[in-house]
Amino acid sequence: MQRSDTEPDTESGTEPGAVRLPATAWAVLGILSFEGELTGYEIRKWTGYLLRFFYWSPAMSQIYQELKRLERVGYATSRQVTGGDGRDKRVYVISEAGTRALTDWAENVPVEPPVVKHGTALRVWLGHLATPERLREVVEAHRDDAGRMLDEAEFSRRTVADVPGWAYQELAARWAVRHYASERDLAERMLADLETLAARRR
Amino acid sequence: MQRSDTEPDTESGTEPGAVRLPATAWAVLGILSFEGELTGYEIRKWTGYLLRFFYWSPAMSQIYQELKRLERVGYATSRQVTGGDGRDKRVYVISEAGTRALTDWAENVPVEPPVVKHGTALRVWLGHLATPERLREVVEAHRDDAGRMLDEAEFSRRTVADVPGWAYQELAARWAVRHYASERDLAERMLADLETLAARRR
DNA sequence: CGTTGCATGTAAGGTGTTACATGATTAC
DNA sequence: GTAATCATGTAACACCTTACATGCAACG
Repeated sequence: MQRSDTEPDTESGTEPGAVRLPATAWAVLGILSFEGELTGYEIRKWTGYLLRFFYWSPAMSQIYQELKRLERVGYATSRQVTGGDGRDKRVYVISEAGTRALTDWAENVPVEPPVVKHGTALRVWLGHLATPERLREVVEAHRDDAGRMLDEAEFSRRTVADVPGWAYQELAARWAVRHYASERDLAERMLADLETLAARRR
Repeated sequence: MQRSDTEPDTESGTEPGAVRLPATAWAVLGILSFEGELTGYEIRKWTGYLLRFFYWSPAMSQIYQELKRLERVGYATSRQVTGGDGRDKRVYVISEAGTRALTDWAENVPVEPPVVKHGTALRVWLGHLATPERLREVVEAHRDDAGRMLDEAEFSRRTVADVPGWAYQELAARWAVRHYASERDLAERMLADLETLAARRR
């Protein structure tokens, strides 16, 4: 059964008749606000370039679902185009109503608290159930992962840094770089704490 | 229709016949591994004391669902008790199989990558759609929130610090304290970046 | 001629939330 | 008396993932 979209839910923004959407939908619309015509596939790549470092790396299937919804509520339009290779694809563009709604969201909708789900910290919290060696390995692996993410985020930051009009993207990238540097640092300090605890028990 | 639990899914751990559960279920079981008999309501409070700072703050209804599942798969048992006030309540205890499975999970199951969903960074990324004032307000609010979380996490850390046998809980709390200090710091640096950008445009 | 990339979707299911519903006890 | 806390659940639904399915183009 399909939900009626003729009378959409209004949300706390100022824009009358604004549709209530999850932040991920606004993120997709945000990507469309940077670049003109994009296919679902290209949007997926965009999330992989930068967005994944501070917000989200969605499943391919969800991109297509979000695009369909955005078109259904009138925030994006799509058309079938034939590429240079003769293959058909569907490209999406943000609509005027979409730009208005996205601006309203950025300007007025309350910011959701950050989601923290830290598997490594959870394992440490349950440290009494694991061997000290396993704990050390887990935290070391997390430190190395954070280091890799740091490098990748820095690479992304440099990539967006020189594009005119993308200054805010670079600021977000800068936040991500610092975030992963901090993650690596926190893992290092956790390792030191674990070592101290182990030494005290020896 | 009820799913058959007679032949549970096995997971990548070493324990044969281990049931595949989300990390949140293991977190609930972990709480039961610290304290003897707890009601769903009390477990909810436990998550609010410390777990929420680095992992999770679930809805009440989900606690009850998880407890039912844990009992169904044999990792916890429950009984009805009558409190001092004459009111009935259901208390849960971790079972032997539950302790084994939880230990196996802590020891062998691969750690999930940390979830990062940072609404504030997302707003900055879409900075071209908002006024500089709004952006500053958003980041300042985040900085203040992080400061409050820092204080609360530090309070929790001190609370668990003196309990014998809770050394690992304190290490996790310490991670959380540093994490929120870093969040506050990152917000401060983001504000400086925003100021620089605004000044360059003036 | 096999792998990678481009390209689009459906179906099913798991995770988790909000809203709803109920009711007793305790503290002010 | 009324607000907060204790206490337990159901129903509906929103979000998001995995698995599945398909097929062409380009590169080596």
